[in-house]
Formats: sequence, structure tokens, C-alpha cells
Amino acid sequence: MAKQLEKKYDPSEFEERLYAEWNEKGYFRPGRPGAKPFSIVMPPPNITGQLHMGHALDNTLQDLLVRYKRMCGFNTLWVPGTDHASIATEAKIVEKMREEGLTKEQIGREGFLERAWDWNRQYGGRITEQLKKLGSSCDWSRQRFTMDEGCSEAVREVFVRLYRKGLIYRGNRIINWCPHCLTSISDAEVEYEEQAGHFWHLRYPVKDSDGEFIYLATTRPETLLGDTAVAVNPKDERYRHLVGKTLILPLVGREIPVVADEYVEMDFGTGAVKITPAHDPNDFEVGLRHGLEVINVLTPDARVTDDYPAYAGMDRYEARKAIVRDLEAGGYLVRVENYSHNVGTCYRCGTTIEPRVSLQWFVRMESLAKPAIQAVKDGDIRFIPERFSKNYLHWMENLRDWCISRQLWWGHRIPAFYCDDCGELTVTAEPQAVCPKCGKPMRQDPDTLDTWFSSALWPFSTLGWPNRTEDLETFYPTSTLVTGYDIITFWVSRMIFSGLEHTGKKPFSDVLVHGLVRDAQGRKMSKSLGNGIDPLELIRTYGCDALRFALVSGNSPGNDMRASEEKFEAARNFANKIWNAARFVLMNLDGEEPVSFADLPLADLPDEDKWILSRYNRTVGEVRENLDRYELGVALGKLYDFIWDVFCDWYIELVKARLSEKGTESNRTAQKVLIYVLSNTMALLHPFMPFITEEIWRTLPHEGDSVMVSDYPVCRAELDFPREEASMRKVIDAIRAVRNLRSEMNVSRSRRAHLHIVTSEPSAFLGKEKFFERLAFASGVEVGSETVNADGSVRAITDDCEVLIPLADMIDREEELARLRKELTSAEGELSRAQSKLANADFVAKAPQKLVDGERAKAENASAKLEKLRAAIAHLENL
RNA sequence: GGAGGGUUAGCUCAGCCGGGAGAGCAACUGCCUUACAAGCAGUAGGUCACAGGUUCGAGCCCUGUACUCUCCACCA
Repeated sequence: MAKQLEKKYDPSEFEERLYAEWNEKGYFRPGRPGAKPFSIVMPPPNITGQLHMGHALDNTLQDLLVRYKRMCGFNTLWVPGTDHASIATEAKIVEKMREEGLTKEQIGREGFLERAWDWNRQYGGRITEQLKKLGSSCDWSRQRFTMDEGCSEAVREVFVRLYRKGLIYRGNRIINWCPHCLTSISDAEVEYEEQAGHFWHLRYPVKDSDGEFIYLATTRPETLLGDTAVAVNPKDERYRHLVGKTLILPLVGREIPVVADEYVEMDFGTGAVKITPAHDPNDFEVGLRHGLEVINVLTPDARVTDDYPAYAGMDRYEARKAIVRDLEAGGYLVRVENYSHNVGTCYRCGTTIEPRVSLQWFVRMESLAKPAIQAVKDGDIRFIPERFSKNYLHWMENLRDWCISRQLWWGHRIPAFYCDDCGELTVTAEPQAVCPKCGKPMRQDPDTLDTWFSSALWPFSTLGWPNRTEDLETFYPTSTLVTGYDIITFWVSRMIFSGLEHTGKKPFSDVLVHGLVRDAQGRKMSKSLGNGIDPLELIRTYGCDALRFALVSGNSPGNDMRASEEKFEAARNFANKIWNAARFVLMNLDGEEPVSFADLPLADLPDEDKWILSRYNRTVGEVRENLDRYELGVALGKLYDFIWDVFCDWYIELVKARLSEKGTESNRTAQKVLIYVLSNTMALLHPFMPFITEEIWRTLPHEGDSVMVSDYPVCRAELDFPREEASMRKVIDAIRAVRNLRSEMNVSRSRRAHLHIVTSEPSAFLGKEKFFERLAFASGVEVGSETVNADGSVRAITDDCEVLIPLADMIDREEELARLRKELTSAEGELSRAQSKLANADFVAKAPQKLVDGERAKAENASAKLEKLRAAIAHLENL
């Protein structure tokens, strides 16, 4: 008696146990040194949130690839990341401190960082534990925080290098400012949303004129305080006489010029635009061109500065109301119009961003983007699916300089030092205490770097760069990046140009892009909607394997998917099916001997064994091919069909009789084939559903410790049995036809019948009578090529045979006639379709020979079937 | 404004190199059959959004149209 599985499929019983064991045995560490490397890095998930479906999907796909490649003999490395510094993390820590009645300022930078690290360790560790439940086979011993010493060294090194090459500069530029997070954010971090607003039509008086005004409109009247010009288009006849004149800014009384600039569109609004260089990116550009003064009117938290006593301290929306009121009172407000426009918001907190001029650090993108564009254009880096490369290229080709400084504390501090005395700026990877010029104390720039600045270095910083480590030599460039399309601009693009710039090599070859997991209604999962599905909850309910199955099956790369209860149930049902099939096989095994390919007595196998081996073998070939092409959903679909429809529904049923004949040779070979096919199928399925496959594989007779470190099955020419496959297909068709007929006629399964199979090819059926007895409820079967007396019988007709079932008394003659006529019609349709194709000279001449032959065969089959059907109908009619 | 998806069974979605439309769920009929009712055996259900074109042959390739989603841009 072989080992047995638990009666009930209960993943919680073995998933954790197996994971711990894999970990303990070191299976996650790189294996097979010297073999071809396959390496990937894990996107650093943000620690502020729970593990969500996006992580689960990323992780499942990554793990799938790594497990597959490892079993294929690659030297695999999967570096896990667990956290990166971010605005959201800082906000979370600040929030937590507020609950304790503390502020950042109170505890100071040192105290804050201490807390941040505590938080990081606590939650970073929690994410790690959560990922383990997904079966992640990444090498946790190499786990990195982007804030780690090692990675920090890389960050400083990169900063200094870019600075020395002149690719990083510090300057006063207009940037996106979040008044809530109190930091600058990059263009990519701004999300635009349509908001209902107003258009305030104003008029500014022209200085020294007879009450002449210039009319303009604005959506943000409060910025009037910072206006330093009004611009018109140089071609605009209406305003030509005013260009160069001076206006009096209402409420403020400032004298501002009228300038001519191409930026202004003549046919939008009045054709005149107020220019506020400090608070609008376009106005800033205009200001640069015309040497206009830049007047900042708002504080960092978006309140009016003390320079305007009437409004000082008001936040921007209060100020807006007050200013509109005062404009109206002063006769400067012409009218108010409802207007819907796009407003930029902070993608982290949703606050409306405030464009603001400030001193920030920037990366010059032009020279960095060039090779990054080329690498994708040349196909050196490949997006899967390919269409995302367009997305990427469009982004890269339209880049503005990247604002990398953040006014946060939780992040990599910018390695720039200022001398308060002589004003010297020193950029260096080694902290500098005194000014190299005057010897006075230096002060480090208080700002930190954009989180994506350090994340961009991930593929090589995690491998030890800038040191020339063995990991770096072996595993860089990495093989495949797996991520969602929403992150291409933030992360993928920046990894590409950073990798090329700093290592001279692309960071990875393939980018497998997946879609978003949406809820059952197709909505994006979000915290505010509360429609997020917790992957850990799903694992508790359905098991990790079911979750992974649901995430991979029926999906193609780059497409969004909906998560629904039904999908997870279906996945769990599949796992349950496998479990029970394995249980059945194990119940029927006598020994514990593993079966390898060499142990299969190929020459002596009955047709059904050759048939299943042949089907199995084809599945191996197809699955490998699909996996190599990243067609993960297709590969899994094929495995599903093979396991459920072919192995369970047919093969197991076909061999049941042999399994009860204990002690016979036939019994022993059936056991061997079952073991061989099932254990290899578990290996095939392992990358998709690691736990159940491991549990079953280990319970089956096996060689080695774990399916995880065994070889992925290979396709073998010796297992290809086309003749036996064809023969079994005929038998299965006939069994289906009989079942179908009995079912339609409502014949109870207990009513057994003696079958006559009439066929031109008796050899295909001889020796397989027992299958009909078991699966087609036959009490006995005769196979012959001669037509026999069909009186009292109904006929189940297939392309290859006619099965006579003596149940005429059970059925209604008219119903049976109707059924046969329906079949006749469909057979006629088949014949005429084939014939018309064959009658088409172009088809015969131009279509591949294989296809033409196929049509000929179809025509033959159809006419044979027709003949049988006509005879059956005639026979019935004459009764 | 620019770009890219999607439109296939009642629902959710697959469909590879162009070669006779598939799955899961739901529905209907019958079944506790020597693993599995989370199951088994059947049945029904489609003008592949629409209109043209290329081709011997189009769900698939091309052009246009409609509806829809997403990303990018951001005219005050």
C-alpha cells in the first residue's frame, strides 16, 4: 500500500509546512551555478498598505517564471525588495506620530528617522511574511531595502556621477508642489482630474488712458496677486497698440507690462492672458522669455504670504473668495462663467497641486533618454505585449527634466553640502564636514531624493553595484521584469535609462506587462471605494494555488482582469479535482517504486496507455512552448484541459477495470503509467500551483526531495503514438454517441444493452469492448464489419462506426426519427461545405495540400455517415 | 488634442502563424457510477459591434463608422 493523501483537499494543512521546508532546504537560493542565468528583481512594494492584488499578481507571475526556469536547469536568482522610501510612507509615519501628539519638528530629523526605521522593519517584515503565503520562491536572504546601506551607496554614487557629468543641476524652476505633503513632486506624480469650476472674466485698467481696459479671464483669481504681466499674441491686431503699454494691477496697484508672446492663442477667450510666473508653468516660461519678475504669493501650505496684508494667512480658496469679492466691489469683475477644467492633483494624497517656483534639483533628461529610446527601438529590450513599447517611447520622447528633490525626511538625503561662509557647493559621496575651500563647517542639503531615483537603480544596486560583485557579473543584466502597465513611466523607463547610463548595459531584456486586477464590477480597486480584495483572505478561503490559478488562467498579458468569487471557486474546484484524482491513483498503487521514462514498457502497452502518454507528451510540448513565449494563460488552459478532460474524465475511467485486476501484468503497467503521467503532470503544473503539486508529487512514488528542484518534463518523440491516438479517438467518439443517445432517450443507466459495433475498421475497436461495457453501459459488445439486422435497435452513428443498441422498445419512434433527421441535416451540411470547397479550383490549387486532403477526408467521412443515417431512417420508417 | 486597448454565448473572458467559433459561471435534463455533488453524463445558447476591402478562405489582416475604457498632453 502506497502513502495516501488526506481525504479532503485542505490547502491550509500543507501550504505553510511545505513553504517552511523549501526555505529550510535552501531551494530559494540560486542553483546550478555555471548554468545559464535567469534573474529577476521584485518591484519594491510600498509598505504603507496591506499586500494587495497587484502585488499578488506581480508575485505570482514572477514566481511562475522563476520556478519554471529553475526546473529547466537555469541558474535562477530572484531578488526581493520590500520597501522604498516614499511620500506615502512619510505621511503614514507623520499620521501615526500625530496620534501620539507629536510632530516631525518636535522630535527632529534624527528622531523621525529612528521611528521611520522602526516602522520600516515592522511593516517591511510583515509584507515579507505575506508574500511567503503566495509561495514566493525568491531568495529572502538577499532581501534589500532601497534604504539599505548597500543601495544607499549606489544612490550616492549615481548622484555624484550625474552631477559631475553635468546631468544633475540645481535651479529655481517651477515645479509641482503638494501643499498637503509639503514637497515637490515630479510630473509623473501629478494626476489630472476634471473638476467643475468657474471662469472669472476680469478687466485690468491701462495706465494713463481714458478708462481703457484690457479684458481677460482666469480660473484662479487668487493668482492675480502674483501677476507681473499680461500677454497677447504678437499677431493679434486687437491688441497691437497696447503691447509695451503698462497696466495697473487691480487690488495690488502694481504696474505691469503688456507683452507679446506666441504662447497666447488668439481665438481662446479674449486673446489676453494674465501672467503669473510663480504659479503657472506656462507663465513661468513666458516670464523667462520676457524677463518678468517672479513673485511668489503663496506659502508652502498654500496660504497668502504676508506681503499682501489684506489676504495674508488665508488659504488659497479663502483668498479666492475674498479677491473675487473685492474685484467685484472695485468694478474689475465683468462676469462669472461656469467652466469645467482639468486640475492637477497629488497622486498620493489627492490634494490639488500648486505650481510653485522653488530651488530644486533636476536631472537633465535629453542625453539619458536617447540610448533608452534606442534600446527599445532596436528590440534590445522587449515589451510583452509589444504595444506597450509605443507607450514607453512616447513618454521617453517627450520628457522634461526630472525634478528629483523632495522636501521629506524619509528618503535618501541629497549628497550635496553647502558652506554657509563662502557659499561653496560640494557634491560628494563621502560626507564632508568642512568646506574644502575655506575650511568652515558645511551643511548637508536637507532634501531627499525622489523614491523613483533609487528604485531606478534596483536591478543593479541590489546586486552590489557599484562594486563588481559576483552577483553582478553573473546575473546582470537581469532577464525579465514583471510589472503592471501603470508603472511603466514611473519605474520601467527610469530603470532603463539608469541601467544604460551607469552600467553601460540594459537592466533587463524582457518586460512582461500585466494588467490591473479590478473588482467584479470592473472598477479599479481602491481604498476609498473599499472594494479591494485581500489576497490573504482569498488564500485562507480557497488556498494559494487557487488564487494563483485564478490570476493566471484565462488571461493574456497586458489585459485587465476582473476578480470574482466564481473565478476563485472555479480555481479551487480545479485544485480539488486534482487532489481527488491523485487520491484515487494512490489508493490503487501497490508499491512505492518511482517510474521513470525508462521504466515504461513502451512496446507492450495497450492502446489506452499509449493514447494518454501521447496526449501527455503533446501537452508537455505545448506548455513549454507557451511558457517560453510568456503565454502563461494559454499554457495553464492546456494543462487544465489535459488534467480534467483527458486524464480524469477519460484515462482514469478507462483504466478502472485494470486497477481492480490485482496481480496481473496489465494492472502493473496501468499503475506505472498512472504514476508516470500524474507525477510528470504535477511537475508541469508546479510553477503555476506550487503547493498542491508538491504535496501530490511527494506522496506519489518519487525520486528526489522535491518537485521544485526536479527537472521540468521534456517532450519525447518516443511517446508520440498517432495510430493509437486515432484509434482511441474513434472509441471515445462511439462511447459519446451511445451516451448521448441514451441520455436523449432518457434510458436509465441500469438498463444495460448488448451493443453491435459495425465499422469498416474493426481493428480500431477490437479489444476495447470493455470500455463500452463500463462507459457506455453495455452488457456485451460485438464488433464487426458486416451490417447486421437492426430490427429492434436504435443506432448511434459516428464518422467511423455505427453502434446498434437494442432498445427500440424504450424509445418513441417519431422522436428517434426526428433525432436522426436532425443528424442527417448536419451531416449534409458538413458534406456540402467540404464539397463546395473542393469544387473551388482556387482552393484546391492554392490552399496547403494538408488542408485539401483534410477536406477530402471530411467529405468521405460525411458521406459515409450520411449513408448510415439514411439507412437508419429508412429502416425506422418501414417499421 | 495625441496614442493605445476593448466590442465573441445570459455573465466574465480565452481564441497562437488567416484554414470549419471555445472555456468557466449561469440555465435546462438525468445521475450518490469502486477518487471527486467543489462531482458525473448530456442539452441548449453566437449575424464574432457595423460597413466596405484584401484573400481560394477573415473573429484574426487593411480602411472607415459607432459605442466604450485607459494612458499621455493641459488653452489662461
